[in-house]
Amino acid sequence: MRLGRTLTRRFFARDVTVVAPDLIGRVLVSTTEQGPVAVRLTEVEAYAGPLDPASHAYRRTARSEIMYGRAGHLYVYFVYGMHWCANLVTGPDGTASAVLLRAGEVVDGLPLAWARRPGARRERDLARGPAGLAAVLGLTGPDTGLDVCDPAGRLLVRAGDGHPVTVAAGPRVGVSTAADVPWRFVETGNPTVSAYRRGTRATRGSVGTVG
DNA sequence: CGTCCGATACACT
DNA sequence: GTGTATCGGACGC
Repeated sequence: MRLGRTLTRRFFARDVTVVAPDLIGRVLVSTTEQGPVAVRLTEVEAYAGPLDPASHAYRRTARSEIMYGRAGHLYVYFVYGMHWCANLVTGPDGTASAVLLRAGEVVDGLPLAWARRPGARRERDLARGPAGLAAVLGLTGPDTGLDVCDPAGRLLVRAGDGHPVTVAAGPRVGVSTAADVPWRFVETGNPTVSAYRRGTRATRGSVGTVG
């Protein structure tokens, strides 16, 4: 597929609720010594910094400090004792907001993607769910701080092929607070979108259409 | 398809 | 000490 231009810091510096749906259909390109892997995004979530109880930046700590920095930087965190999840810092400087990269379809580097996901059964599962997506791209904790706006960096975000994308919004997955806000954005009907799982204290919300 | 549940280690209180 | 922005397997429909 056509990858399009590399997205600039200006793209990421907009409000997180604008950036998040605009990331659907964009292509993440990871390049390591092992080779390239490219993933077209189909599912993301917005986390709105200190105003958002579900955000790691709700409190300013050592871990969340990266989110208080410039847009366009990577934040990778460790959860449940075994998984890594990747975020892109967005918004004007200091807003500490970020977009969690939840799912996508592998569009280049399939053999390497399979090697990084030995347990996967089907191709559509390779980057389905935030932990699988981070694994396919080879992203772990030490990658926190990567600047995706540096053309020489190991992770870039490209505009994609320009085909129109239908985006739906609904409640975020797995969060136990602020479960009512519709800040999960998915490509309608795409099979790589992960299953909805409500948080322990969350109640299910409705799904509407955006864009 | 859906629900239930354990694994596992770290950040934070 | 407590809770977690998850996953995959087991099971039932």
